[in-house]
Amino acid sequence: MRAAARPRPDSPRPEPALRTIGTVHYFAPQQTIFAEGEPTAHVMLVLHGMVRSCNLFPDGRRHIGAFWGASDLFGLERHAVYLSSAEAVCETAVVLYPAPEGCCDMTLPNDGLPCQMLAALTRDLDHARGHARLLGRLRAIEKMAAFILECQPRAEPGAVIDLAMTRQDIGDYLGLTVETVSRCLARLKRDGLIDMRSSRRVDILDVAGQRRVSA
Amino acid sequence: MRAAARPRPDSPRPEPALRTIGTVHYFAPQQTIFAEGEPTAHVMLVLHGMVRSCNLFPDGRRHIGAFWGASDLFGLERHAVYLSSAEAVCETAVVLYPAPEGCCDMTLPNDGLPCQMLAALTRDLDHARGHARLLGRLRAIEKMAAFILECQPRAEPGAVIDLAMTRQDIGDYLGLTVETVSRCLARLKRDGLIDMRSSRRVDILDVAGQRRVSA
DNA sequence: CGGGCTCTTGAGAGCTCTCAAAATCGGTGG
DNA sequence: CCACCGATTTTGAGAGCTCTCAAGAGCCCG
Repeated sequence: MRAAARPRPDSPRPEPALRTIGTVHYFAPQQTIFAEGEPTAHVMLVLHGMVRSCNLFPDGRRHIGAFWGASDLFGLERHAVYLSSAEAVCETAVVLYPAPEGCCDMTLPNDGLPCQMLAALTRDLDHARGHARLLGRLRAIEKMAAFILECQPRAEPGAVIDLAMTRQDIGDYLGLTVETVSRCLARLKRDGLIDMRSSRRVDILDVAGQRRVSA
Repeated sequence: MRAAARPRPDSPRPEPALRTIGTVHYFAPQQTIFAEGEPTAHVMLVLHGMVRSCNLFPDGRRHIGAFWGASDLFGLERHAVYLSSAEAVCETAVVLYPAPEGCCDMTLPNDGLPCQMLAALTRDLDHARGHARLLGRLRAIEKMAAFILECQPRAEPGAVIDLAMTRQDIGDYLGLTVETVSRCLARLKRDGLIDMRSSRRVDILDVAGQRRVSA
């Protein structure tokens, strides 16, 4: 496993209302926050760092469904158990809230589901649909370009991305192997769309080109 | 385009409460119910037939995000416009309800979102996540087996599936080409997991084998 | 300086796609 | 009822993209 990353400076706080009832927990790189099949107990908010949502196949294949960063709410599974594991990608701080009444039980009336959680739910839905579209119909180089744009929503020439995840993580998110991820990044660099000062630091040079490539 | 399929016998009715405020609409095969980018106006329930949710790429590639069948609620986009098109796969009847207050506007308080719609939202989320996992990490033959199982949740030896969709639809849903879909079905048949009386009629012979193949 | 990861790069294999053509099916019109 | 027509499905052959396997380079840390 990868060595521990350096702790990061504090990120924006969650709104006071939630903050007062939650407890902050810290996780080391690769540490499991909750595991697939575990009973749902908490809803969580990322303070800083990064969390990956993943599933493991019996034969070792891994699928990463999403990366959650600062201010993302996650763990809102409306089932009795989590359907995916959540793991810290790097040094990560998370606020845990007890799961609200009726939030995880589909059989109860749910008129009281907090607005913020409903927003998280719909955001997750949009993301999952977009992810499926990417996985189903883009080729490797297009997936890679789309991933970079997803990492930096306000993409503009000169924008710099600090990747917290490994090539393996990226591959398991994009449905590719480590080698293909590496080759695609090399190609984007060769074509002048990005630059890489180090393997974890991506400079966006040509946003229009990225969008063109990402289909 | 494919010629019109025969109308099907009636399906189970939606619960009375919803039925009284909706209006029933009929759609011919391939007919568009709503298009990507159109303002959201209705939430819909399938009475009978089948609806596909899809996105078209500029270069002609198509992605199908889901198939909705009898008693499925759809069109609940929490945006001002639909993000995918909905099209009838075969002769289809749908009940249209006016979109409830606050249902499509993320900026309003949403404590009143009807329970049934919240259930549809979480069902869609689970489905989209599962779909992404399938698209990202399964090979063609595994996707095909998983699709067949998905078509027939109560799969058991002897179960018969009537496919309303074409090979092209299946391919665009599984991230495969028509030819690969056809070849995979042929292989499942050759291996004794399914039988096919006609191209649209699949008999499940070996459920355990299917599950094994679908990973 | 050495050990263990991660990342990159190369070569070849394999799976899926592309292109093409034949077979099948369903509907239409004679 | 049969022939025809278009669409769908199947099947084959070859190309191409991504994966697998392997080795080397880079980096961090002890």
